[in-house]
Amino acid sequence: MVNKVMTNSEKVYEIVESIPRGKVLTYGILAELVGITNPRVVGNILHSNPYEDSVHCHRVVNAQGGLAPAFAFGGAEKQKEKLLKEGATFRGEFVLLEKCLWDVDAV
DNA sequence: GCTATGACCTAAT
DNA sequence: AATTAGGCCATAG
Repeated sequence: MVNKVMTNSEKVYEIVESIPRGKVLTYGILAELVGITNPRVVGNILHSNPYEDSVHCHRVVNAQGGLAPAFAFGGAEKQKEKLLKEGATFRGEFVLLEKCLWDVDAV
């Protein structure tokens, strides 16, 4: 069968674009969702961000629930403010994954 | 087509 | 507690 193969990156974009407001996802989970065994790829894919017009990379966080050490959105603090306005819950500089972790399996 | 790098994660030191 | 090392895969030059 010659099923059209969708690259994992495409899936990443799809998922990230599908992240609802006030929810966040971790690189590790996102990686597993797309079938990648390595979270680094997710970060790299998002770094390329060819869909920055639609993909909200700021809704993707690390396993700690915090943003990257040098997020290129204008500052992690700015990022926090944005997520806060979206309805996400933060604990200090880390988002409460227990509350804001997007349940992909539920969707 | 190959090499180098990377927005991560985990464990160990 | 912080830093180093290893692992692994995709994107870019």
